[in-house]
Amino acid sequence: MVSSSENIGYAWFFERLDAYLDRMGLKQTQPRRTIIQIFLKLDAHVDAEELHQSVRNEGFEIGLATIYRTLNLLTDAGLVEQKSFQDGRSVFEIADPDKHHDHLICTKCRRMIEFENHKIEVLQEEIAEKYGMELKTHRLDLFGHCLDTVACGARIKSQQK
Amino acid sequence: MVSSSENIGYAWFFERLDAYLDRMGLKQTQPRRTIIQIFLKLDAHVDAEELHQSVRNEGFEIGLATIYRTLNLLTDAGLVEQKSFQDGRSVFEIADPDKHHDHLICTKCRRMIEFENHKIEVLQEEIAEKYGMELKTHRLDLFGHCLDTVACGARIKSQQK
DNA sequence: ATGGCTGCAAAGTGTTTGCAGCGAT
DNA sequence: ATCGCTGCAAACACTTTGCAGCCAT
Repeated sequence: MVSSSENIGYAWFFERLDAYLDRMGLKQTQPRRTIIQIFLKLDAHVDAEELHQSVRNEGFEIGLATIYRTLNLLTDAGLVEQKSFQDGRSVFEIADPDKHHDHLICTKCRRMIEFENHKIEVLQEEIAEKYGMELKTHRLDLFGHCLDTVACGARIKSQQK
Repeated sequence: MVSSSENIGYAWFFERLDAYLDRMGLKQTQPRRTIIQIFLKLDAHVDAEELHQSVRNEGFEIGLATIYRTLNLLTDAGLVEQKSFQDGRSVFEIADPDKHHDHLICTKCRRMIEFENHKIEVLQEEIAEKYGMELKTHRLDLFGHCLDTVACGARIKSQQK
C-alpha cells in the first residue's frame, strides 16, 4: 500500500493505483511513493520540473527522469491527466473522475481556477452530434486577467526566481 | 505588396501584414511571400513541418528556420494563431478576426472541423465574471470519433507515410 | 550602403531512453 | 534470484539562434 495517514481522501486514487501496478506487474518503490505523495499534496496543476523542485525541497534526491516516468505511469493508469498549454511544457493534474472541470487562467500571474458548467457540456454534445461525431472528451480553457490586480501582482512577484 | 491575384479574399490579411511590416521596419522578401502564399492556400491548421513540405513540394528551397521565423512574425502581427495540442508540435491557423471558431477533432483520423457557438461564448463570459476575471480569449476543443467510419479510415490510410 | 533576411548548423527546450547497478517481490 | 526500478547521460523532437553573406529599400 502506498497510502499513508497524510492521504486520507485519496482512497480511490490509491486503490486504483495499487490495482494498476498489480495488474501490470509493476512495483511499489520508495521514490515512486515519495513522488506521488508530494504530487497529491501539491494538489494542483504542476509540470514535471515544478514537481521535481518540490521533491528536492523536501530533501529527496530523485532524478527528473523518474519524475517523468512516474507521471507517465499515473497517466497511463488514468489517474492523472496531462495537458499542454501554449508554452512548451506539459502540466499534470489529478484525474478525479467525479470532478471533471475546465480552466480559467490568468495569463499574467498564471493562476488557474477550475470550474464546471453543465450547460456548456450539453451544448458540446449537441455540436458533436450536428457534425457527425461521437464526443469522447473535451477541453475548455478561458484566458483572461485577474480583476484583483493587487493579488495578481503579488503572485507574479513570487514567481520571479 | 505581397498580395497577388491568387489571394483575393485575403485583402484584410495583406493590409494588416503590410501595415505591420511597415510599422516595424521589416521587409518584403521572396521567401516570405512564398511561405505566406502557400500557407494561405493550405487554408488549414498546419504545423511548421507540414508547411515546409508543401513549400518544397512546390519547388521552393526555403529553410525550416525561415518557415518558423515567418510563422512567428505572423503570430506577432496577430495574423495567425499558434496552438499546441497534446503532441509536441504547434499548429498554426489564420486568425481571421471575424471568424473565431473552436475545434472538433477526430482523434483517429485527425480531421478537424471548425465551429462556432454563440451560446457557449455567452456562458464563458458569465463564468469569467463569476470568478473575478476579465476574459480575453478562450479555447475549446472537442475530441471524438467520426461516425462515418469509412471516410475516417480512408483519411487514416492516406496519412501513412 | 545600410540593415533586415536567409540558410546552415549549432544551441536550446522539454521529454524519453539505454545502460549498468540497485532493490522489491 | 528474478525482473522491475533508478540515476545518469545520451538521445530525441521541436523550435530558436548565431553567423556570414544576400538582398530589399
